[in-house]
This record gives sequence, C-alpha cells and structure tokens, in this order.
Amino acid sequence: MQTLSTEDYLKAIYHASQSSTGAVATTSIAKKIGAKPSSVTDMFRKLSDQKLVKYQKYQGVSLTNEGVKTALRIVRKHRLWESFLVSHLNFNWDEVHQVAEQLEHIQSEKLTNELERFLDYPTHDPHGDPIPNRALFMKSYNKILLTELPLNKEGICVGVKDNSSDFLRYLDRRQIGIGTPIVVLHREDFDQSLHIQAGNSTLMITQKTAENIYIKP
Amino acid sequence: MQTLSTEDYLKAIYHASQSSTGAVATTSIAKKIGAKPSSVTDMFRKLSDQKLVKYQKYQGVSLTNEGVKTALRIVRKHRLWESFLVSHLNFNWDEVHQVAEQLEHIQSEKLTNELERFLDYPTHDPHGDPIPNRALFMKSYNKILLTELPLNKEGICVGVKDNSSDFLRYLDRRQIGIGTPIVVLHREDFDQSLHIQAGNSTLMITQKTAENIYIKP
DNA sequence: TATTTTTTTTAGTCTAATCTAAATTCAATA
DNA sequence: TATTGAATTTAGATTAGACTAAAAAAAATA
Repeated sequence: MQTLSTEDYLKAIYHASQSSTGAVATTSIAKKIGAKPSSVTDMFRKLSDQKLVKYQKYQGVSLTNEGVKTALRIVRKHRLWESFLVSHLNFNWDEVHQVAEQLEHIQSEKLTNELERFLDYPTHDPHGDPIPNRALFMKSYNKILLTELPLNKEGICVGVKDNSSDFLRYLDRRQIGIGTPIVVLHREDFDQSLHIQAGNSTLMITQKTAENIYIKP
Repeated sequence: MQTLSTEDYLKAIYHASQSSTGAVATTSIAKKIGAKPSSVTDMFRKLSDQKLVKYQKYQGVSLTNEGVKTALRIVRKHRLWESFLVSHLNFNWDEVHQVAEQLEHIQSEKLTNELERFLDYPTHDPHGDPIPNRALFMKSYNKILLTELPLNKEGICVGVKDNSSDFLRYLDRRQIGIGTPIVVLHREDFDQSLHIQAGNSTLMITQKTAENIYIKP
C-alpha cells in the first residue's frame, strides 16, 4: 500500500508522461508537487525500489505497468469524486479539485465501485476528462483544440486543458461549459483571436483561451 | 489545522471521556490508538501546547473547549459518512467504520455541510449514535441498556454500545437492528440470560449481549 | 571542442511521529 | 508507613519525507 506522498508522485508522473513523450524530468515533477528537486530524486529512488517506476540517474523516470495501474486507480477515484461533488453536493466545477485531491487517497475498493454505481457509471468527469472504469480502461473522445476547429463548422465543447479556478470561472461567465455547441465565425489574422458563436450568444475570445478548450468536431 | 494523528488522538480522548468521568489516562488512549504509552505522553504534551487539552504530568488529560469542538467536528464527519455509506452505497452497518475512519479527516466545511443536506439532516448514524449538527450540538435519546428494561414492557432498539463487526453481524443474524421493538419475556436468575421478543420472533440472549444494546423505553 | 549554464544528485540536517529501555511517580497493600 | 507493583515519563534512537548547500553530470553555447 502506498503513502499519501507516493500516490501524489505517481499521479504527477502519470500526468506529466501523458502531456509529453519520453521520460519525465525531475524538475517537472518538482514543480507539479511543489517540492525541491532533491526531494524528488529521493522519491524517484524509493518508487524505483518498489518497481513502480523505471529510473536511471540523470535520465528521468517512466512508470512501470504496475506504476501506471496505481496511478490510474488514483485518477479513477479523483474523477469519480469530482463527479459526485458536482452532481449531488452542489459544487461548481471550479471548486472540486482541492477536495478531490484528498478524497482520491481513501482506500476502499468497495467504496470506489459503489460510488461509481451510485453515479450510474459516468464516463467523464465535470471537466470532460475520461474516468477509468473498474478494469482501469477509459476511452477519450477524438477531440481537438478550439484553435484547430475549421471556420463555420460546429463543434461541441467536451473538455478543458487548463483546470484552474480562474479559467473555469471565466468560462462560466462566458456561459461556455461541457456540451456547449461552438462555431468559429471569424479568425483574426493579426492576433489569432476568435469570434465565435457559443450556444446562443456570439463573443470574442483570445488565442490563449481557445488553446485551452477541447472540441469534438 | 490538525494532522491525521492529532485528530485521532482528540477523537480517542473525546470518546474515552464520554464513557467515564474525570481525566483520561495515558494507557487507555494507548490502547485505543494502538500506540505505546510513551508515544501518547509525547502527544499529550503536543496537544497541551496547542491548548486542545489540559495536561498535568501523571494526572491524565481532559479536553479544553477548543479540543471538544475539534473532536466533535471529526465525530460529525465520521457519522455523516457512515450514514451515507449505508443509505446510498450499499454498505452494511458492520462495514462502515474502517472507511469512515479515513473519510472523517477530509477537510472541507462545504463538503460536510452539503453531505448533511444531501442526507436530509440525519440526527443519528447507522449504529444509533447522534450526529452533531453544524453548530456541533446533538441530542441523544433518553436511552437505557436492555438489561435495565422491565419485564413485559416494550422498548425500541435505538443503538449499540459495542460497534465491532462481530457483534453487529451477530445482531443481523438475530434480526435485531435499530428500530426493532423488543420485550423482555423472562429473566433467568441463574445466569442473567434473557428471553426476549424481538420483532416477530422470540429468542434467548446472554447478559453480555443485553449489556450492549440500547433501548428507548 | 572548450566553456558556461542548467539540471540533477549527494551529503548532511530537520521535524513529526513513532519506538525501546530505563527512570520516576503514583497507588495498593502488607 | 514502608514496600511493591503498575502506570507514566524521560532519554535516546528510528523512519519517512522534506529541506539547504555543495558537487557532479548533462546540455547549451561560444
């Protein structure tokens, strides 16, 4: 069984290895976890002893099969709890992360599986991220960034890349959420800003915003 | 904010001081927590520094007002989670304790209060123990032990003293649960065993069993 | 290729929570 | 009241996880 801390590291390594290819660097994990690189090196060695990561000095880490499984079990719990908080406990999608960070460490298979049943086997969490099922399998949409959606073609918002409260609340104010239909009406060559139709209203968004919205065409 | 461990100690001290009068002894907490008395002494000093307990060397501890509040906040969370597990996640009353021991440490007032609302403000947990409300106030029934119920007078089972899985499963098999009406038909002078009517069936129980069942007359 | 900069690791320290073993204090009893 | 035994505390060690500062390796650049 893992400690809170090793679970956090495994999850961080998992996410880091998703968003780039090859081994994961010490400093990138240090930033995510909020620890010094020297502490991260220590932990890499510990995880390596437990055969949860492959680690070569100065070469970064990658998860072993067992490490991936452990990480996915945590991701599964995190996303199920986020779903519960939003669907039954009146949490907003920008408020759930912090609490789910705690709940994801609760150890009880029965709890996780019953929660999943209670929620009726959701496939995606409130931010549009896929939830691994009991066998730790998940399928993500064939999604693109809003910056890549062709002009005048309708797409559906299915997720966000940036999960910060600031960004999520900004989207709330613009009435953009999971499921909102979006059409790009005009792309400004000068600064790559977009005029879009989101639901019933038309509005302007910056390139940076568009880069953080996932669309199913 | 408290660590997991200090929270466990505060809860243990709270329960110990409920079930007896005066200060709480080092060894009694050591037993509950599963630690050595020397470790308990260390922790008593730490809690005393934080003004959560009154501690005099060799005299045991008692909770301060602040200590009681902190303990009750944990008890509140524990009992709300137990209620949730039983009412919505198909847990049996003998399975909830271990998981609730973990969930009680989750830090989020909003979570606790929303859970309470979702459960429709329950006043008692699955074992019949009262749940402190948001103001940390709780009222317990005017209850007696089954050993004290007069002959041929009906009472309702409202709780249990022993919360062990073994005892709870034993009650399940006997079809005794919270809300079951009970009448004592005969009290055996020889060994204090009881013939009772529980719901629709009559059965015999030992004194030890009767001492662990709470009754509202 | 040699040098500089950045990244990573090592070595040694710190804190919280635990332990064991020894010393002290309290409580019970002769 | 003096003695014995139990409970409690002290002293010192251990472990996990973090830190700082210095050393070493890798990467970037002149």
